Amino acid sequence: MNTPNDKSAPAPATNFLKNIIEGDIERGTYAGRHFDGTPGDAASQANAPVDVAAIRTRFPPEPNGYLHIGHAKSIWLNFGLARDYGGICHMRFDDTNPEKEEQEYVDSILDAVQWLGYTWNANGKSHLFHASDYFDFMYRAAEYLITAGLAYVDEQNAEQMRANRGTLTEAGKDSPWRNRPAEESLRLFAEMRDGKHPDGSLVLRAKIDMASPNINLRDPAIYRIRHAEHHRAGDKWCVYPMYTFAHPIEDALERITHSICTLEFEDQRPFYDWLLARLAEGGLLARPLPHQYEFSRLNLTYIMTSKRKLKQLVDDAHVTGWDDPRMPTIVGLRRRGYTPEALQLMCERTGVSKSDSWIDYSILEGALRDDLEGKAARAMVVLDPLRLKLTNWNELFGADPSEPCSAPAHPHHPEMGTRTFNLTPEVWIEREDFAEVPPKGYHRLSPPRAGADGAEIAGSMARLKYGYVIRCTGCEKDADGKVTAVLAEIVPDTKSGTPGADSVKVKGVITWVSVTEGVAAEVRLYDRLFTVPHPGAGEHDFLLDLNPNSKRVVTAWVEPGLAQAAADDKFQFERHGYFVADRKDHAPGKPVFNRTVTLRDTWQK
RNA sequence: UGGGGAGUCGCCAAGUUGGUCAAGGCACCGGAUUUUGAUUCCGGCAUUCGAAGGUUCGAAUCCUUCUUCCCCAGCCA
Repeated sequence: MNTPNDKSAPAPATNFLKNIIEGDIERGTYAGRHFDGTPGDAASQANAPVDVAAIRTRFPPEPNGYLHIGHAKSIWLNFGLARDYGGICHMRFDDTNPEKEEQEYVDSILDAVQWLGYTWNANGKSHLFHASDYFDFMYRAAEYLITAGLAYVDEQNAEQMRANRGTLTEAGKDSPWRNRPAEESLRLFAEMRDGKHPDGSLVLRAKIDMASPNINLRDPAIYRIRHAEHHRAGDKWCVYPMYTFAHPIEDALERITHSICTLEFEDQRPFYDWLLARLAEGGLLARPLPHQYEFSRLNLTYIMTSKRKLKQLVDDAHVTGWDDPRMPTIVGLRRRGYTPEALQLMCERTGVSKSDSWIDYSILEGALRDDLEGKAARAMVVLDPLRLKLTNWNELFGADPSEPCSAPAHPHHPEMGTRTFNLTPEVWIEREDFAEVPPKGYHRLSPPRAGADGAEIAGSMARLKYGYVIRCTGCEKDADGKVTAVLAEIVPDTKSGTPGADSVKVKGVITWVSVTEGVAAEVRLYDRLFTVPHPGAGEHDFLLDLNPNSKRVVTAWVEPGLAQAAADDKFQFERHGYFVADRKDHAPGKPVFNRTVTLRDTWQK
């Protein structure tokens, strides 16, 4: 497939995770694991058939907010790796903190993952799981640790714990409760579960090493008391496992092979391994055990993904909501007009590694253009209208008020069909397609004028796309000197699609919409939300970096066919960019379009 | 100053056990086509791999020292 001389075949994208997985598959690290798709402990796995999946990964968000572009990369990675290697990716909610989690977020996350093009269904089974489904097992695992002398109930409060944890350079001090008898911890832990103690009064800690250079190993808290209603478990529990304890167990019960997370969890891995090894020794978990691998999270310039700050943008009405087209949330990007394919393309292009990196926002925009270029239907739209009067209309067409024109829906895909509209004596053109004194290199419309040597320079010619070549003859102005209309003559026999079309060569081709046929539409011209690559960098308020022009709303004239567009339909407005019919506000008869991204523009002004 | 990571072209990123490999993508710069100054198409784009030493016939890949950046002291995830 990929011979040395085959220059057309790009080298297959590889990364350290693929290398690890390929190595594991080659060595059979996970071959012969027993699993039938139902999460469970060692005993329940023992009689299961051999797993049909070569590897298992998982996407494990906490349902405490809306997913953003960074999550998209994790989704792409985990589901993509499973797909590429004959594995299965689990959709799992890490719902171990009832105070922050809500069903609304669960629903929106599920919707986002599906929209991105992935599914947790495989081999006729759903692989949608919840940490809260494992609370019984986790409680049992905690009891086991206590019994084995590997955990204890601590009565220090949070402040005391912090004080005794030590610092980065000094060892911590043992809790006075560290060596209490297992029976006592067991009794206290049961009391915690039974609601006999208030929040924060007791905590279960793993007993490892208060002098460890890795602070995560200084007897981390693994269970805390929270008298709170859980969105799924209701009030069944008032003790909840901590991430550090719950996550490895979730992975093991689901027989995950490659547990992929971001770099900041690297220090957590020793505990991950410690816990699973202890529970496997105790016969609670089946081997082989899952392994954690960390990659560098996606950082994009000109955006900001801090949950707190995004919430502030919404709450203070700097944006219209979590799905505002300027938001970096999946719902926002979707409403902006981004496609799942574009997001995937961006992920593929940026790759996976362990080095901290910043991806320029333009990479995302480029991926969107590359995706839409081949599939978005074209349309002519005038965003900043200036009236153009065709002064010799009557000489050519007499009293006929319209001349039919047709255009391909896509220049390279005739199978996408044709659109039709009429040229009329007056049309709207872009204000910037006319210049009284044209800058150097300008090749759109400009009136006759005197040259440097005094000789007259003729008015310029340009083509009305899909229509005729015209020659500019002048313009009309109001009392303030503002141009109110451009005057031009049609050059006879130059209509697009006719034999004479090429008889006159012009460099400028401008888009237009008939004054009588055009349909008015609300067009929202979005730009970046922030003006700087790193909003709020350093100490200053990120709100100061907000782009005051991130949204501009205009009433545009669109070609008649666009009145039929359905919400979410994507178009390329020729010479302008890619636009989408707004999912919420667009309706037939009341068109509303969002600018997703402009076209690439290499004309240096 | 403890521990854990990372430093390869403007931005990403391959480079597994040292030997014509410094891949590829994006960006950029030329040039060709083009009724979107778009797209497409050709061509160009790191004697050098954070720095300095060392080992070797040979090092981005091994050793030493140095340096920069990121993460960790929640009963968050």
